[in-house]
This record gives sequence, structure tokens and C-alpha cells, in this order.
Amino acid sequence: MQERVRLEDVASLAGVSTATVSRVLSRPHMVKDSRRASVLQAIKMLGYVPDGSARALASGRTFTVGCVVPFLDQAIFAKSTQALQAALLQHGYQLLIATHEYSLQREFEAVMALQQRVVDALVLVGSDHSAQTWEAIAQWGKPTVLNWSCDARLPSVGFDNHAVAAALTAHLLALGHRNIGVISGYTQHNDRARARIAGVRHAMAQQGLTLSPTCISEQTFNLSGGRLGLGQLMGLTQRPTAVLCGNDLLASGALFEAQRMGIAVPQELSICGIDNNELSQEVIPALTTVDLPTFELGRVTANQIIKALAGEAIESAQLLPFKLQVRQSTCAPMHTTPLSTD
Amino acid sequence: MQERVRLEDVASLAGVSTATVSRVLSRPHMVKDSRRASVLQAIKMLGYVPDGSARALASGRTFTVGCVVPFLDQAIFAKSTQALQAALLQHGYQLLIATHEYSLQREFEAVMALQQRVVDALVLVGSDHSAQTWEAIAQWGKPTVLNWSCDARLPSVGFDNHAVAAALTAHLLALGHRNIGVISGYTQHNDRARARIAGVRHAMAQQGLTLSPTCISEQTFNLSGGRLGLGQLMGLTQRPTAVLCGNDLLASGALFEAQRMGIAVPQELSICGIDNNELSQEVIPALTTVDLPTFELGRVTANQIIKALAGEAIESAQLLPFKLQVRQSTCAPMHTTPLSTD
DNA sequence: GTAAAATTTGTAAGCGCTTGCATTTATTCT
DNA sequence: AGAATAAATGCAAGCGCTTACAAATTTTAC
Repeated sequence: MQERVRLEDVASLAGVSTATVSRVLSRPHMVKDSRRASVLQAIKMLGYVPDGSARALASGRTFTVGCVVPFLDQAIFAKSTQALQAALLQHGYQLLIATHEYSLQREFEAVMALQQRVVDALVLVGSDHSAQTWEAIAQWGKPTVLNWSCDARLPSVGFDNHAVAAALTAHLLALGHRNIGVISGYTQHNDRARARIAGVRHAMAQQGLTLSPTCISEQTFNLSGGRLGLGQLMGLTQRPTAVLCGNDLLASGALFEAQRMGIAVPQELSICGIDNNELSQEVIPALTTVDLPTFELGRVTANQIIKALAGEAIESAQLLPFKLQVRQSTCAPMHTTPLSTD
Repeated sequence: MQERVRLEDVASLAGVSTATVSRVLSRPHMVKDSRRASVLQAIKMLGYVPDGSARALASGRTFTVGCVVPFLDQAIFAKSTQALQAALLQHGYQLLIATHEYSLQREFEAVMALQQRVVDALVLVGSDHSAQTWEAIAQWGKPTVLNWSCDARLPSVGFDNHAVAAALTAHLLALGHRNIGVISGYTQHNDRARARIAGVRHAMAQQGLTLSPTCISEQTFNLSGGRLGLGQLMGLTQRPTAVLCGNDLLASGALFEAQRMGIAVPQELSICGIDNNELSQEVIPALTTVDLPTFELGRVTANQIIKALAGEAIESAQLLPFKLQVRQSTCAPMHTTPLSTD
């Protein structure tokens, strides 16, 4: 195998200085056309590939942004991360991804690892982070943006999870449901899940109703969590007439379990989710849910990063719109109670 | 913001040379205990974080491996990638991920971008790559491993996709099906999809049957692809009695569509998939499928990489086992024809 | 106790690139 | 045409770390 081709080799072949070659690579307009052409030719001829670490060391920039998500193996993060990656790539940035599986300690380690590898910016999910992590971010001094929820401590792009859940709850209340069950993801270290439960509680309180803790089932964020959650809620002496799930995966799992138990959805039980993922519109009955523009989330986050890296000021918090998506999995309960405001 | 803390600062605080501090970081056993302790203390006291690019430039290693997958937003890749990432992390390696969305050109660009960023190794999916990409890999000279399918040109960890599909087909044939439809992902630039179709064809040929091209529907790898594929196959004048899908997502989509069309599964139509993802065991009826240890795939790939980076020889091809998973979505067709071998 | 061997440490030369500044070359103005 | 200005290039000093190699220290063997 031949020796690595260096900038210098290109320079001498093209008959220019290393500075010129470097400029052709990073600030092409600073070089005269004719010269640029010959340098480009030399590069192609030698098959020169610049060394990223040397560039990074000399320039202080890596054109790489890091991102720490709870899980990749979870549709919503996969989708927003995919969008983030694609959008970043368009600006010449690569995405370095790490997962922490809902462990704050592992998140901290991931952040450190990413910072050591000299990423130009960092994206984290949500606002639940350990003190160590917050400190590492503060000391770091490079752009860091939060995703999925908004938090005053850092620039963020996300949803108003509280309002999302409240809107969905309002829909159920308007249909006449009074006894609502909730299947949520684990709330520990997950501000999104907590905000959603708070939203449900808030909307119910506005109708003078309370959400009893026994009506909330915390489960892992997958189909089997939905199944287990529904089993638990249906075991209550007073069965809820509607179940609101923390996301569509839980809702779909709950739906499958209801079918397995012979409970008619939506006649006997309304079920709804959040996210509007693909599954929610394909299952039968299609799920009532809240559409969250997850792909957009990744795209907008990428744009914020790019702006920040260009030295522009960026909004401290950007809330993305959401939209209630009523489909066939919710309807009025069999025995309707009028709304308290009537 | 204070100046960046450098190795030198740590060295002078600890009263040692920079070489010693460097050794504490990368070869701790070479440093006497007492001295190591004081260096560690100085590091902590100053909050020192080593600069990755400088380390990379000086040592030629980045402790980062790159990986190019078609999509992240597709359960199977998300899962194997997650496993890869987690396993790599245990050895102190970070994963740099890029996606190409089934475009060979974008794959090439991703490979170049990753190589420039000086990853220590590369993981690619499948064996369909452009000539440019193959050349870039060959010239590069660092460990590169293939994932999902095996190919003689590079070390690989994968499944025998041909055999997987053949096994599933044999199951359908044994049940008595003679008219089998296939819903596949797009086969262009996807050797896995092609191998699976070939496997079906091969198994059928062994029974003297042929797989007509009209019985194959190529679709995008998602639920809606399954839905469209089933619609197409059910529109044939001679409806198949069984549909074999390229993966569980397609199969689930097909199942939903069958239910929507009022076709009883499995009585009127058997449906089966490949992967054994979570959805396949939660839908009703649960899907007959082939279990592919995707998580294991990521883990084994990571181990191969680690071995290669340690300079050890690695197997050129490692086939992972698979297992037919018979569930409730397949049964004998209503009018059975005896097997030709009977 | 001393010489040889083994273990620790320090010195200093890069790793391959970017970029401020000085210098050269091209352009514009009078 | 010559001076003043602008554009293009080259020079060379790092960027922060690793690692041969040499030097110093400790351990072992006799």
C-alpha cells in the first residue's frame, strides 16, 4: 500500500504552496480560477483525501455534531434522528450518535465522549439531565440544543408536551368520558412523559375531575408495554372507558390486547396515542392520536445548529405545532355523563 | 470563559512531564502508582478533557467507527445499529452513523465523509455498493466489515438470506400451498431482498413449481408497502393462498389490509414475514416469521471490529443462525393439493 | 554491596493541516 | 505611465497530543 497522500504532495504536484491547496479546500473563492483548477486536478490525480483530525486540530472545527438520544431502536427517535442527520449532511456536517437507554450516568459518559471527540455542537433529548451533564455542557462553550421538549436553560426545539396531552384529554372529555386511564412510559428521567401526564391531569381538573394514581400505568415504551398497561387498567374494579397512551406504540399494544381480551374498540373502550406514527394509521381501528412533526423536529434542530455555528443568534425555544388527529379508535362512552359545564 | 486546559497544564500542576500525563491516559500501567494518582488528581482538579483531534493526529487512532446504513428509521437497522453502538461503547469506541436511503451515490459520499473524519473502521450494510465505493474501501486500508449479508470481498457478518426465505417457503409448501405471492422490498441496490426472492424461487423449484413475476410485488419497506402489495396480489385473477413478505413490517401491513378487505387470516390467506420484530408477535393473529438475531448481529459485528483493530485475524464470513417461528398467521389452504413428492 | 536488568520518566520531534501576516501580482484610478 | 488599492499567494508558526529514544531510577541477582 502506498504512503498516505498529504497536502504537501498535492501542493508540489500543482506547483503551489500548501496554503493555496488548503484554501482551495476550505475557501475556494480566495484562489484564482486557473490555479484552483490545477490544484483540483492534482487532488484528483493523487486521490488525495484530507485528514480530518489534522484539519480539526488546526482549525478547531470538525464539521461533526454529536447527538445523544435515549434509544435508536424506538421509532420516534429513529425518525427525528434520521431527519437531523439528513439535514446536517446537506450542510456538510456528519452526525455522531450515542444512546444512553434512559440512564443519566450513561448520558453523561456519552456527552463526555462526544465532547472529547471535538464535535462542533451537541444535541440532547429533553431536559432531564444530571448535574454533571449540565455542568459539562456549561463549561464546554459550544452550541448545544435540546430536542423534544423546551427548557429555559438551553436553546431548544420541541413540543409542548403538556398541551399535547391536554388537547387529547379534552377530546376524550368532550366525547363524554369521565373515567380515563393512562398508560405512560416510565417517568423517571423522562420529562416528556411527566409533562404529558401533567397535561392529562390539568385538562381533567378543568372539568373538576381528578386523575387517580391507580389509573396510571407506567410501562416500557413499546407494544408489550401497551399490552401490560391495558391488562393492568382493565383489572381495576372500575374500568376506565377511555385509555390515553403516552405514545402510539403503547396505544397499539393496548389496542391489540383489547382485541385479545374481546373488548370492542372504540364502542366499549376508546384508545388514543401520541405521535401519529405509521402504525397508528394502519392498525384497525386506526388510532386517534396527536400528530407531532417528528421529521420536522430533526430538520429544524439541524437548522438551529447550523445557524448557531455560523455565529447567528438562535431562538431560545422553538415550539413546533401539533394537531389532534381524530380517527376510529375513540368515540363516546356507552353511558354518557354530561359535561360539568353544561 | 477560561482558556482550554491542556495536557501541559496538567503536567505542570502534577509536577511531571507531558509524556507521563499522556501515559496515564492511554497506558496507565506504565506509570508508577503514586505518580499516576497525583496526575489523576491534577486532571480532576483542572477539569481536563483531552482533545480528540490532537490525539488522533498524533496517534493515528480515533476510537471511532463509522457505519453507513440505508435507513435509521426502519426498525431492523435501528436495532442492529443500536446493538453495534452499545457493544462498541463498551470497548471505548463511538459510532459515527450516516444513512444513504438506498442511493449508492449517497453511500459513497457517506463513506468518503467518514474516512475523512478518520474513523478507525467502517461498517457497511450488504454487498451492493458502487465501484467507487469498493475502490475507496480497498484504498483505505483500515478494517471494513459488511453487515446483514455475507460477501467474499470483505469480512462480513450476516444471514443466509437465501436460506431464510427458502425455509419459510418450505413451511408454506409443506402446509399445502402451491400458489404463493411475494411482497418484497425494492430489489434494486438491495442484495438482501434479491437473495430472499431467489430463496423462494429455489424452494418452489424443488417442488417443480415456478414463481411467476406477476406474483411478486415490490414495495417500500414499511406498513403501507405491505398494504399496497397485498392489494396488488389480491387483484390477480388467480389469488395466491399464501403471501410471503420480505420482512415483518410488510407482513403486518399486508395483514392489516387483509383484515380491511375482509379476508380471513390464516383460513383464507396465510401471511408470513421475516425478522421476528416486536410487531410480528403482537398483531392478531401473530405472524409466522423467521427469527433473525438482529441485536446479535450488531454485537458480533462490533466484536469483529474490535478484534480487527487489535490486529487479530477475523473470519471472512460469519453466518448467524436463524429459526423458523411458526405462529398463527399460516395454516393449510382451504383446498390442499398433495406435495409432488408424495 | 555492586553490576546487570527491568522499570519509570523526560526530551523533543513530529502528526497534517490552517491561518495571520508579509510579500507578490493584478487591477483601478488619475 | 505611475501610484494607490485590491487580490492572490507564500512563509512559517502553531494546533495539543503521542511516542521513539535516551536518561534516570528502582529492582533483582549474585
